[in-house]
Amino acid sequence: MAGRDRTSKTAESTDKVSVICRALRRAIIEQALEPGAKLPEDSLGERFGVSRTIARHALGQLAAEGLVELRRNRIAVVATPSWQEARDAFDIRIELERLVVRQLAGKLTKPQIAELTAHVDAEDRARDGADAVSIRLATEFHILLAHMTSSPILVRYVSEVAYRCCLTLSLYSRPHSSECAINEHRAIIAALVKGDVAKAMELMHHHLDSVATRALVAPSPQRGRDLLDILAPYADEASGEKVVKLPKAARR
Amino acid sequence: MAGRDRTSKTAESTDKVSVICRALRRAIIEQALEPGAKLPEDSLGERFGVSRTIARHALGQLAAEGLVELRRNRIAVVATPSWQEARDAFDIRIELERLVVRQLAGKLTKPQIAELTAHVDAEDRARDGADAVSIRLATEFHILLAHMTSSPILVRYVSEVAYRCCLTLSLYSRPHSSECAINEHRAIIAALVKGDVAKAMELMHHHLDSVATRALVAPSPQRGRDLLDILAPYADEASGEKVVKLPKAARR
DNA sequence: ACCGCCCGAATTGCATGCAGTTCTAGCTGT
DNA sequence: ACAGCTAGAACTGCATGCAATTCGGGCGGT
Repeated sequence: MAGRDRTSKTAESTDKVSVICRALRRAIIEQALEPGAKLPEDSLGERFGVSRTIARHALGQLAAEGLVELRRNRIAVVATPSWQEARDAFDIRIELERLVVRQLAGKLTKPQIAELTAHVDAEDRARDGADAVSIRLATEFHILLAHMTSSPILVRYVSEVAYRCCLTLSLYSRPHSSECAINEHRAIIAALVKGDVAKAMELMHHHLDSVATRALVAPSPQRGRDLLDILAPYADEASGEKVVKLPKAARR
Repeated sequence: MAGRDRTSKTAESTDKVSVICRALRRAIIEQALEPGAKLPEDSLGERFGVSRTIARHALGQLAAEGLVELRRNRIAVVATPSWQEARDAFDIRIELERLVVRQLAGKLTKPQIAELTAHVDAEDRARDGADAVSIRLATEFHILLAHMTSSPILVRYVSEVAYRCCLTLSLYSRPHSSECAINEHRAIIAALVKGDVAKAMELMHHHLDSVATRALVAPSPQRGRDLLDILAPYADEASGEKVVKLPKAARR
């Protein structure tokens, strides 16, 4: 892994803050924290053994990345992107990752190739395991690729948008997600190694596009937008039974 | 203005924090704050009439956007992107803004067209004024365009990367910057109105590329570069280590 | 003069405290 | 029983205080 630099890359890593950021990011993309989940500063602080100040700062960072929604005087929640936002995120991601493979084609070093194939092997191995893990690994493959451009900016944007896509996947996709995706990863590596720029870009484009269209199913009759629409079908049941609250108090 | 969204999107606007962010952003892109300028928390807090906590939070946000560099236990400074980072930023920007015009071509409403032309007129008027102002206006034209996609994510990324480019312009460009750029803006609007997607994308691409190549002059020589960066490669020898790091240099 | 060394000032890292806002649950009136 | 109301809990917004670290300049050695 490349987490060993003296100057930790992107933006800032005030240590405690960035530790919390990483933990939350991971929890979010592994769907341990679902979209809409509440993130009170105190609870976070308590969990991570820091004060609210730090937890707050971390939330601010994650909000800047679009993973968390921050409304004034309200509890922060895991972001709940609209369907349209999800589609936009994928569109952006496609362009960014085309750029990645364009820069990378034919320029991978041997150790890099080894690292990539090792990662894909890991993806294969995790296939039977938890769904969340395989999603995370699939995402990390793309981020790993971005890292190899050694362009900090590109890394940052690809990471961010990939995480966002991950988030939307947990909202709009069906259970099964990345079956043949792993093979597509291999195909991309092959094209990169061969130095076939056009092919690599096309493969990446198709790969992401297929993931997007497979995941983001219906544009819906009327622009499936807010969670109000999503909750509509459940409204009937809800009227008959109490709304289940999060066991937040159960913590202590 | 085009304040169409109910909630002022983009990450968070905790008021005080975002006010400071906006102020600093503007100061940075207008070059009132040059790259490398120190930004002590207390001073900021005093200037804006808030506590360090808030100033700190603002710096965190700006760092997340890449406008500020935050090193642990050290005074925050305005970011000083390397030449390569500048070039990378422009590459990303090109792809993002191509996406913008692709989405916008033929879909502009009359008031939007009016707003755009009004903005370009303002650019024209500011031509004789301060250089900083015309740079800011030029940048804001692109952001305005992004806004019209009404895709919050796209807005965010285009804004960020445009600001970063602005920043690099102040580092590596010569005094005169955007002469015919204004006409190029007009041409882009025309293509968008006509609905000529390919033309608009091509114009935008060329526009940004020419700005980049005109601005980012020297591929190798060190202009505003840090002495430390320049000496970095020699440091390895000095420390007694072997010089075995080819991959880094291989990138460019 | 030039180098490293050391100590005080400046500055950050973080926790805590208080005030203001929102949320929740219990209570009252009809 | 139920809608509306209200008080208290929960939570955020922000400032301040203290410990740890870095910065900057004077001092002695060579």
